Amino acid sequence: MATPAISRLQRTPDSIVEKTVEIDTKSRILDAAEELFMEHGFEATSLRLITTAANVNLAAVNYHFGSKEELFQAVLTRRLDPMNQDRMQLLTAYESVSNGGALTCEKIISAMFIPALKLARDHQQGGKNFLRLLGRAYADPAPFIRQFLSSQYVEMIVRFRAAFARALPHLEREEVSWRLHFVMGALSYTLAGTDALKMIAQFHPEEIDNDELLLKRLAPFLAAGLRAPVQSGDTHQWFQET
Amino acid sequence: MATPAISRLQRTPDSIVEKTVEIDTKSRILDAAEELFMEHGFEATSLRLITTAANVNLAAVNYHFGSKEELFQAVLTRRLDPMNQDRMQLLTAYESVSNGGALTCEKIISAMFIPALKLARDHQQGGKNFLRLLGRAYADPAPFIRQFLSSQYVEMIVRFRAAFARALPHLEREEVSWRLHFVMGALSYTLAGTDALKMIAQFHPEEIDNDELLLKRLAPFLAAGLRAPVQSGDTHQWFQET
DNA sequence: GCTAGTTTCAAACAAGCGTTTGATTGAGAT
DNA sequence: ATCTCAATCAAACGCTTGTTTGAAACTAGC
Repeated sequence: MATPAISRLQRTPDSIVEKTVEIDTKSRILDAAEELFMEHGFEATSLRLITTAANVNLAAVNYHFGSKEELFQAVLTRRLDPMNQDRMQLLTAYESVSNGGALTCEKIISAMFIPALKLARDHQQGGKNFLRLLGRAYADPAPFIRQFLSSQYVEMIVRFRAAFARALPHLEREEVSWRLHFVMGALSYTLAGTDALKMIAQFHPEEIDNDELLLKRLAPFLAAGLRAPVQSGDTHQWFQET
Repeated sequence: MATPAISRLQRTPDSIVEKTVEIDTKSRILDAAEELFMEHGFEATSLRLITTAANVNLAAVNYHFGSKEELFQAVLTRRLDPMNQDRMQLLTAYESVSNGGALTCEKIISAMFIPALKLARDHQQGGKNFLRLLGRAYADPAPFIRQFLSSQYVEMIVRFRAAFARALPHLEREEVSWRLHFVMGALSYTLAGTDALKMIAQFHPEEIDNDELLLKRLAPFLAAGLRAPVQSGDTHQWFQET
């Protein structure tokens, strides 16, 4: 009757850790799932596709993770949680250097971007896959994805909003929230790498997959946007025809 | 054997057009599909869900549209094509007024935003649904969606990239392409309305669903980003720790 | 060698999927 | 009244989905 245990204890072979090409079943599933979820999305990726690519039995997913949804969450947390931890740590480091003075927008953006860049570089293939997957999860309508992401981001967002509010004292608190929202949207959208529209834009081929160059173009764009003057209220300079 | 005709001729009742509450089966399907695709995404929305909501027979989708994919494309074109047509028309109008002089970034952005705003307002519920659906389709990995979208956008993008290039003569052509890419990303991402992260940002409740106010905040942000100075090449002001 | 516990495996499960079929309806044309 | 053809319908098709099952294999500890 009861669920198949999912015991997290699993006595590890504490004698000699196998460092050979043999990889843990759980990790093999996570790696395959990361790539396939990125490629086809959550709904369109079947467990049979994942387990075949990972060379494990079909039932292994439900045994180790409980369900397809929990597998998806595990794929996300594995890298998202450390990345957001890095971001906050970096922000704290910058702040302690600045001796109580407000940081520049560039510095704060750096604290957001550098951990993402590290991910794109370190695990040379897997990391980039993950960033694309994350960008797509951002736009996924599935409720369990949305509430999972917001719970993962809430702490980081509070910290960075406070930092931006100090860097941009002339802006109302609400305007700061919106602009942070825009920044995170542009970042996730850009990292998601919607190839179709990129082809339209006829970029140089060597740039199209170079996340570093990409973020170097995006960061100044966003910094300037953050510093933009506030809209003069009632004059309706924008959005009237003729 | 052969496919069930899908004849587009369908003799319309040319005598007296029924203007009562009776709506065309095709339109009922499109309306229901628009809302449900927006809510659950393409893969997670079944034809049975759509046809039940539309109060039509299950086979009606395959009869009128041919397949689920073609239905999705029909949902998109119905409003996307006129919107992009409006955008280009508006841009042309602005340009003819300016007597050959380059437009400001604000004007060009207006030409992109106003048709989207009209959609959000006119069909008070359906239009907003559509914008959210569009934002999500932007991030969908399904190949048929990606290539459909790029074919729908290619003409508009060429026109607007040329306009931005004239407005920003100090930027290289490639930089302009990237910034247009960022603008379209921010726009679609913002209109997609990722509710989860909005809740985090603790906005005023009356603003959260007011697309007009939303775009009034986004437009100055993007205009400032477009005008940002180019990154000084090798100095690596960005993205190095400490 | 026995035992206990974790992990793997092939097989099956019920449910849902997109699509097709063939009959039935209903309105306009001859 | 008859013919025609687009439109609707209930039913079924073949297939895939996520999950469950119970036995087998494997790995320590004693």
